[in-house]
Parts: sequence; C-alpha cells; structure tokens
Amino acid sequence: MDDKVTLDDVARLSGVSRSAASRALNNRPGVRSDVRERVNRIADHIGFRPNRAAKNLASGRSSVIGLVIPSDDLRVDPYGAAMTHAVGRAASQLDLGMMLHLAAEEPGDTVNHILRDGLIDGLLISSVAADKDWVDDLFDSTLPTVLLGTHPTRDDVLNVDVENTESAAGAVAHLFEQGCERVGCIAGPLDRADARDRLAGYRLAHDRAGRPVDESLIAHGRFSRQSGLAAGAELFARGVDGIFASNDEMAVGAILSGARSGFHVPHDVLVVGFDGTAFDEVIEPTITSVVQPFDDIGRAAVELLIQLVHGETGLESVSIVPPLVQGGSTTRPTS
Amino acid sequence: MDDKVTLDDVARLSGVSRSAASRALNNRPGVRSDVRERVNRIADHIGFRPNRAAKNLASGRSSVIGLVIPSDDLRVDPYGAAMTHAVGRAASQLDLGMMLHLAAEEPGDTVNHILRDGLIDGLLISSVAADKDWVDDLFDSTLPTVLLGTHPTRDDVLNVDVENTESAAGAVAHLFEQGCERVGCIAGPLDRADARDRLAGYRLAHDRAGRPVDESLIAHGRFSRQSGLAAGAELFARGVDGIFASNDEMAVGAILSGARSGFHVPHDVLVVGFDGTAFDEVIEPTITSVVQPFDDIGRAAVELLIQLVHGETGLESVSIVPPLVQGGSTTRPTS
DNA sequence: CCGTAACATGGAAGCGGTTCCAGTTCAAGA
DNA sequence: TCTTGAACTGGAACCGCTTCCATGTTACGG
Repeated sequence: MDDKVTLDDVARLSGVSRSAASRALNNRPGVRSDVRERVNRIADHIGFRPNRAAKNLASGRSSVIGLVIPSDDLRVDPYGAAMTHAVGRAASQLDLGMMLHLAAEEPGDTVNHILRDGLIDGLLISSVAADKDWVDDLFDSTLPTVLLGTHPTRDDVLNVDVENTESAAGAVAHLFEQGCERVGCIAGPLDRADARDRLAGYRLAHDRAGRPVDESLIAHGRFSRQSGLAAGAELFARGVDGIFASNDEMAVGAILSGARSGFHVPHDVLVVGFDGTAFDEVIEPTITSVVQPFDDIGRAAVELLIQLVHGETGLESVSIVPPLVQGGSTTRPTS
Repeated sequence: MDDKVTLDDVARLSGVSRSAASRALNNRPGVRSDVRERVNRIADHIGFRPNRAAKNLASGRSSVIGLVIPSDDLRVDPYGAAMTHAVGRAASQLDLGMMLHLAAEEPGDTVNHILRDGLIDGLLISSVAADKDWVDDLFDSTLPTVLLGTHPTRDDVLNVDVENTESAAGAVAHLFEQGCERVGCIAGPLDRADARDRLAGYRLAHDRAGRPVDESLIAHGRFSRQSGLAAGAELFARGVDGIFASNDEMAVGAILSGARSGFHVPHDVLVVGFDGTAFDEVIEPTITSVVQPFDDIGRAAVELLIQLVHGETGLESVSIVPPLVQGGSTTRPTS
C-alpha cells in the first residue's frame, strides 16, 4: 500500500526542495534543524523508503558486500557455515546487505557475476576458496577485497585471521601440562597456511618443552571428519596419550576412531581440537578446542572491508587471539 | 584497467545510438543482425560491463533474489546449510544474485533491510523462519515471495516442498517390510507443518498395514540431535525394534543413544530418518533416509519465484516426491 | 515506379536519488 | 543602518541504462 513513495513526495509534503530533503534524510549538513526534523517525520509517516538502485547509481555505493565461500564448504564444513553466519550478522548490524557467492571449482560465469554488477562495494573471500585460481584473481581486481583467513602463498592481501601458531602451541602445551608424554598431531592439508601454522605450533610447543618431535606421530588429514578417523587410527596404532587435531572435525573423527579400537577419551587419551565448531555434536566428551571467535572475526573483517571501500589507507591486517576452551576431552577422570 | 566503460562508449565505437546498442546487447528485437553482432563484439572487446545499479533503476528489476533463513539454522542445522547451498547454486545458474538475510528472533531493522532496498526482485523464505511474526508478515508485502517448505498455518502462500506424509508413510512401511513389529516414532516439533505431516505419515502407514498405533511409542523431539538422543532413550526404554525419526539429526541422536544403552543398529533396531543430511557423518551404519532432493527444490523454488516476479499468474505450488535411500541402518545383518 | 507496411534507428524522456553551485536569508559586527 | 559572511535553500546537472515514440529506411506487391 505504501508503494512508490519517492523523495519528491517527501519534499513536496515537507515544503522543501528535493535536495534539501535528501540532505535532511542523510544527516548531511546544511539543513535547519526544525526542517530536518519535519522532513524526517513526514518521511517515515508516509513510509518513504529510498530506492536502493537510485541511491546506488547516484552515489556510486551500494551498501552491499559479497562473501565468496567454497561451494561445498557451506554444506559439509561447519567452519564455512559459522563464518557465513558471522559475516551475515556483522553486515546486518552495520546496515549492509550481504550477497553470497558460492565458489565452484571452475569459474563459470561467477567472476563476471561478482565483478560485473557494480552491485557490490567490496568482497570478503574465504581463504578456503583462495586455492581456486579464479577466486585468487579477485584480489587483483579493482574491487576492494579482504581475505578471511590466511592466503596460502601471498602475503600482500589484507586479511583477518586468528593467530594460528601460538594458539596451536598453547593447545599442545595444555596437553603436556595434563601429563601427556606422547602427543600426536593430526595436521591439516599443508597447502593451506593455517594448517601449516598449526603444525608449526605443534612443533613450537615441543621445542619450548624441550621435547623432541617424533615425526612418526604426525598424521595428515584434510580437515574432514573422515580423514580424522583415519589419521586417528594411525596414531592410536603408534601409541599416543594425547592428540592435537588441527580442527574439530578431525578431532571428532579421532575420538570416534579411538572408541572403535578401544581407546577412550579422556581415560586413555586426551584430545584437543581447533575451531570450536563441534559444540553441537552429541559426542562424549565435549572437545577442548582453540575456539575461533567467529563473531569477532566477522565483525573485524566487515569493518576492515568498509574502511577499504571508503578509501582509507594505511589499513592493516587483523590477527585475533583465540581462547583455548576446555571441554571434557582433556579433563583427566579423577577416579 | 577497464574501469568505467559505459554503454555510450560501446554505442559510439559501434557507430550506433545508445538505444540501438542497448537493444543489441539485450537481445531485444529491432536491430539488424549484423549491427547486433558488431555491437556485441565491440562490447566485449572493450570490456563493457553494464552497471547494475543503472540497469536496475531503469528497468525496475535487479536480478537478485533474497533468501531468508533463521539465523541459527545455517550454523547448527545441516538442513539450513543444504538449502542455502541449493538455492545459491540454482540462482547462480539462472544468472541471478542471491542476498542472504539471517532471520533473528526480533525484527530489528531486518524487515526494512529486506523491503526497503528495491534491491531484491523477490524473496525465498524458509518455512523454518516463518514462525517469526515479522518474517510471516513478509508474505503480505508486495514483494513476490515463495516459501521453502510448508507454512505452519496458512495455505495461501506459494511454496515448494517435498511430499511429507506419503514419504514418511513409505519410510515406516519400509520398516514393516523389514520385519519390524514395534516401530517407534520420533516426531518433530508439532507447531511445524512438516513435523505434523511426517507424524501423520507414520500413522498412515500403520493404518494401511492394519496395525494399531501405540501412542506410547511416539516420542517428541525438536529436530535437533540432542533431542533425538533423549527421545531415542525413551523409545529404547519402551522397547522398539524400529524407529522412524522425523529428520536425520534426530536419527543420529537415536542411534547414538541406542549405542550407549546397548542397542545396536541394525542388529537390534532398524532406523530410518528424513532429509538425507547425515551422509557426511562418520556414523555406523549409514542412515536410511527419505532424501530431500535439495538441488531440485532450490531450482524449482527459484524458477517459481522468477515466474512470479515476471508477473505470471496461475502459478501453483510445487510438491516434490523424495526418494527413500537405503543405508545400513535398515539392512538386517545376514548372519 | 509508387504506395505502404514492416522494420531499423536515434532522440529524448525518464528511473529516483545525490551533489554542485549560485542565490537567499539572517544575525552579528561595524 | 549597512556590511559581511556563514548557514540555508532550490535549481539543475548527472549517475548509466531502458524504453517510448517519431523518424528514416527497406522491400514488397500492385
């Protein structure tokens, strides 16, 4: 019923010009305060909604950001879903819209889609998607872009990430503190920077504790639950009393794997994971994990992107220190 | 480097007017074919990207659709993630953008966000979000809207859903065929239409088989894994040799619950779920489930919405029959 | 060879805002 | 009272594309 209320209507009813009305509604200077108030009152009285397309065209800004995330990641990886959720909320809080671009393996028309429409002010790209060539190319486009996570190879892109190395080291140190002697590691795919850093943290913790790293206790997974299952089995066979899994999915896999071969957590083995994405799992025990503060990350990323869009310079990447949240998987049974 | 190539440039270089160029590029009639070809060639030679905002403003259409999904659903419910993924892909294939709107409990500015910007041509709303008043109100707005799922109370909204009742009945019948005598049901929250329909299917199957429904074998959950765990425990205590869970999350919960109290699937109990969202789980056995063809649903919904946007009339809701996909949870061990 | 219909073309008017700029208003200081 | 300048105001251009409409062009049958 309130279709098609334009700025002209507001202006006419308020007895001012369109330009004055525009200034009033956008809190721009050059309007007497009583006029400003009247315009605003009338505007929302008649249900004025500025037409985004017109606004966009005139101002050159859309107040919409894009998020590029691997097609699969949203569906099968809790990390992707959590990140999408966080970014969506942050955008919404900042009065921004969010367009979701699912990154498939081949570019298809996606790049065009993303770039073509001046529909987007800037782009947030998941580092998980950055291995796809065409996604990677987006960093070189003229579109303002911020990376979520760490780029596998480049370090010239603005990004927001958690501190991986130290956090991983802290997680492993925690296992040492709980008395673990033989701590295994389930590393992620090493073509990813975060996986490499977490593995580095595992090594770092050993260095600091003055313990040698037993390379045979480093198993490799692909951040999936299945791969954690296999890697876990491998480690249990080698004999470990502690496991640092590079993400929670693999930690879950490891715990299940243990259960199947008679190793129980936390009775026989302590486990710590990374990401904090397994809290909704119905798994005993709950997993101690380096928990990613997704909301903070999303917020920081969106804010950084907006600053970039506004042409601010001297911006710096953000590194967030995630907390180690204790669950049952590293709590030694008292009995 | 190819910044700011406008239609004017294309027109000038092609030696035609802007209007002719526009017609040529949009495959509209009234352009000689050689001219059309020349314009197109030149356009992509100089890297012309029509400005979406301008296009949108002039044509009144944005080629962007919105998806409203409950805030939590994306993160903790595989169903939400799968649906989002499916819609995103379908939209992308049809050359449409997708804006994601996370529906929080309170409206906040979200409604404004969604409606205000003429940014969106139409809206897809998850039925899971339809219990929120403000979301529900969207159906009455002037924005073209299609519901994903079934509305809890209204039947005047255009929707795309799977056939719930018959499918559920089929799932239960399958349990009967496998020789189950006491089949329990874990129902979903009955304020949701799909949950009610699936429960109705459970009853229907009993009717058809000429078996009375033992009301004490109907447990209630909330579609979450945790609630499935509790409901499962309840049923195992009552003694069942088959369980129909209204979704896979609860089926997983039930299987875990069984394992904890010594009932093994499929040895002691057969289980069938609904949705087909648990395939990536590392659970033994894999779950027999009424699998939602998410891609088909997403595609159908987007197409329906676009027809609606184009003002087509006489459109009808779509009901898709999902297949029952067998997993290990209903395969009787031969030994 | 001409009249006419069918088609191709360019001009111009929007779409609904923002923003520059020049003209007004008005109060304070001379 | 007259200046002066800051603050306000409205007119008009413009963002880049679509689309209506009035011309110009072509091809045909008579």
